[in-house]
Amino acid sequence: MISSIAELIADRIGTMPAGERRAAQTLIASYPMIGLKTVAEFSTAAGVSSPTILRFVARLGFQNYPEFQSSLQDELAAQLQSPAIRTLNPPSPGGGTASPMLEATLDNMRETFRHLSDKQLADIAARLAERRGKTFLIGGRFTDPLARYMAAHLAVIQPDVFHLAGQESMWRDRLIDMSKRDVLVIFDIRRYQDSLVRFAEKAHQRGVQIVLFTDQWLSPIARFARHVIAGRTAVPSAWDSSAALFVVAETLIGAVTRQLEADGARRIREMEGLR
Amino acid sequence: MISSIAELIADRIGTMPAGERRAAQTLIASYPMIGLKTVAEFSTAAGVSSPTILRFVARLGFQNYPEFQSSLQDELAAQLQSPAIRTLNPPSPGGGTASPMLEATLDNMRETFRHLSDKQLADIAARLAERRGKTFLIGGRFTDPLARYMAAHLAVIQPDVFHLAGQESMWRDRLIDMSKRDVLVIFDIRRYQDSLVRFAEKAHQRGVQIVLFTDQWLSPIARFARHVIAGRTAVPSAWDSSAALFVVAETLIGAVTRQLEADGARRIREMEGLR
DNA sequence: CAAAATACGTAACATACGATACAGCGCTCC
DNA sequence: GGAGCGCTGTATCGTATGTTACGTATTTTG
Repeated sequence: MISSIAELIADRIGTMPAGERRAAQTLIASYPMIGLKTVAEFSTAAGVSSPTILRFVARLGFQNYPEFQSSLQDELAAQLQSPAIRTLNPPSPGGGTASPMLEATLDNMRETFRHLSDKQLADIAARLAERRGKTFLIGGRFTDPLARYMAAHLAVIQPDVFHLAGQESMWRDRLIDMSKRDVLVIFDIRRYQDSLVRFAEKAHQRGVQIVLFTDQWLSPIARFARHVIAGRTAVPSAWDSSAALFVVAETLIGAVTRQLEADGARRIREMEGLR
Repeated sequence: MISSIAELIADRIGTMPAGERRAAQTLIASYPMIGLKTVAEFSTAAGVSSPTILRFVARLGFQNYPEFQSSLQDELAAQLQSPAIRTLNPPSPGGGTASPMLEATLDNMRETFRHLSDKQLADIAARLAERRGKTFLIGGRFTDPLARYMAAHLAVIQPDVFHLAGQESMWRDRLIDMSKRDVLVIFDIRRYQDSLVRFAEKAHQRGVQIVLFTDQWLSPIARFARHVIAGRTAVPSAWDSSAALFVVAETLIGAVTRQLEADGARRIREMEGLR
């Protein structure tokens, strides 16, 4: 079974003429970067002519050079998405069903935060901590609990936080209440729900600022969103994992809380008193 | 110090107009693969026009698109040559607001699973996968979303899954429906809610098996619970973190799903058909 | 509310890229 | 030693790609 292009080359390099073999060796030497460059660069690096490179990729079974490059890119993408599998891990001692799941989840979180700058989080937190306007939260079939979770916390530390629950018709009516001073936090991962997309679009038209929690493939709502948080969701399970998004949500909750405390919000102190 | 393009984007994304921000978010979401493709592909993926992509890379300081791609490739090449750096941890000890929170959360998860044997999880999963009897889920003020999340998934793969929502009086009435064949999943972390404790006690008296998700200090409900999952909740924040419990919940959902698939549950297959 | 500035997309353009035809060279095998 | 075959590079071509100019829409500012 041949799964990577590198293996394919190793398999056929024996049957190649001299020029193409040089191409093959050059590619293997700094795999796969040279293959992502232009034919001209590849050819000079290998010390052969452009047509030789093209004959080389043709011999590997590709119709043309772009197709070859796409394959390399797909391979790279697959590698990058599962860093754990390559590098760490003798499948940890437990060997049970839980471990791979946990490892994948931890990786998801690291990856999610790697692509998420402190500044971005701070911006969102600052916006959520702004007192003007209302905050609405809503989620999809499986992610609505995340919206609820966030709403439950935010509602404690500031007024005018609303979780949009129930039927679509219910929250559509709430659109009337929304203006450009308001923020709408949406959770939407695959399979993206049409009803949510429609709702987001209408809210966007009303000037509402949208904060979107989605997966790495980006819900169509990203088009209308002011802020997009793309979390990793892939785990060895029949379901996608929302754990990374959950952690981001918690982080945001913490940041907003801190912000409001820093602002000396009277509400926080009053609350302390009530306990 | 800005070393990667991803950081560069994070740094400037705040000052970008809407279209370019979409481009930025799209790139970050599947970093850096989209950037290696053509402008046309990039633009359609981001839902903007080609010129917007070019303006985007121009704003990042690149003279033209190929130069931008070269930078991405160089970055990739550097990464591939030292894969260890990726796994050995977040390049940002940057003392930002996110990092300590994330680190604490990851630690919580490791600790939680360290004290949680595979067997224990398997037992609970097996119990939840049993067809006889019903499954009820409920949570506290901040943890009820976790109950909802779990219920949303379990309800898909098996019948008779109920999330207990609304007022206390509401679910107290549901006690009548519960018998010793049933399972009650409760989420309860500090400050433990009296109403939940009372409810758990009554359910326990009716012979209902209780699965408790709580924190390391154990809710009083632990006295009545058949299974106790103690998650770590401490994070540098004003709030406790339910993230570890969330991950355990997801793990359980996955385990139950697998179990039912293994049992050849007709329901699963029928569901596939309905899609 | 008006006017200016900014941002975005459509469409035309130029270039650089991959593809191909062809000729020269070397190698092998009679 | 000569003829045939195969491999490689040069030169040319067509096209897909990045680029730019301009008009429209949208937002911001006075």
